Amino acid sequence: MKRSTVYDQFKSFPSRSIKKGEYLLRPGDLTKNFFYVEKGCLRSYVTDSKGKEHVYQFAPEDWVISDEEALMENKPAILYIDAIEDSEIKVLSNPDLNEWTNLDKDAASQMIQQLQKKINTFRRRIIQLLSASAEQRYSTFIKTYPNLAQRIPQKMIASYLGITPESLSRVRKELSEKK
Amino acid sequence: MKRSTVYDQFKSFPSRSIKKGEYLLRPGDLTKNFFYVEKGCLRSYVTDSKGKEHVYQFAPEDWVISDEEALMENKPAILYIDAIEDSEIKVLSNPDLNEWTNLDKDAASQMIQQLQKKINTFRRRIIQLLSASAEQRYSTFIKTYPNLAQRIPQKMIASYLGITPESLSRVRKELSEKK
DNA sequence: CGAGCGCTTGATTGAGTTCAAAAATCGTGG
DNA sequence: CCACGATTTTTGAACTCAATCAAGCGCTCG
Repeated sequence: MKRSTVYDQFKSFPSRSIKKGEYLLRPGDLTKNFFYVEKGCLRSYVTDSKGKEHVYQFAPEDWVISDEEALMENKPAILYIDAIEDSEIKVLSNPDLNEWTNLDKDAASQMIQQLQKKINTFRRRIIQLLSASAEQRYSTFIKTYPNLAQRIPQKMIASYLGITPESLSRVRKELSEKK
Repeated sequence: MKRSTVYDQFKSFPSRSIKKGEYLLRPGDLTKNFFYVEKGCLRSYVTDSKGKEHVYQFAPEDWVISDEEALMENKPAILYIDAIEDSEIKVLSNPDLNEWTNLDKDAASQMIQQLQKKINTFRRRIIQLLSASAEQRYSTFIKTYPNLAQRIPQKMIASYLGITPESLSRVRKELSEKK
């Protein structure tokens, strides 16, 4: 039996409905859970010393979201995870994956590829944050995630890009005038 | 026989000596190689549209460095990799790991943990880049990598932190005056 | 239908960049 | 081991991009 993704094995797990605005994780929580999004969209973020939110990840359909560090190293979470749309999710927990160590070869190799893919995503983001202007970052974002850009409130996109909502608004104006 | 890391299996591979300033990878290269640092320090970086360098990673002793995306997806590299100290390295190639798929369980699980660790590092960096001031970033850097901070030229640290060498110099002055 | 939230716009501020030049450090050959 | 050229770091001054503060508009959803 061939699986198409590591997560397919959870197809039979019960789904859970989440209302927009509902929280699934808060900093300090001890949890072994991660969330597979079937429908809708979740988001994770941190808050800094001034209480400002910084979006770490969006998770639309078919994405997985969690506080990976809390998960893997049994630490208290540092992320908030909440729903930015009404969503259908599966709640999985680390032991469901048999502590990774009992994964069969196929699953392990897929897991490695998944992680590698994530690393590549992060890498692009780091390089962007290091080197690109607000306008470049936004342009890249809408090119990379054209569908997401429509669904997600601008202020959250701004937060993801590391700029203020006001700046994003101006960037968008600039871009629309250019055309 | 128990291995302490996935890379231990390469202990017997021939080492190679690299002079400071020597390049191991340039953008456009097609390569299956990655580098395990036994002694010294390598670094990877990209250049932006204005030709400015942005340090992506430092690799001192016992780190692995590569253009992961080029490696895993057979694409041309986008990173430069060069030595910032005279170094001893092992040159490994992807096939040496049997395309990942033939890894034994132990090795696979270790690989997963390594990748996870890398993701956690990136995560901290992203959060920092999103939310921290130049001063905060530098303070965190020297706290996190106290030994590296001494070995690496400031301009490269600045580049890693996403600020100019001039700004870093001023930040350092500020910090020293505070104490 | 009104309160609150999200987006926009304007005015001002500020952290960090850029450009320039001096001071300090490094490294290499004699 | 010293000296000299190159590179790195520091310092100064002007500037710039984005942040902050503030106010107004338009939805929507309760």
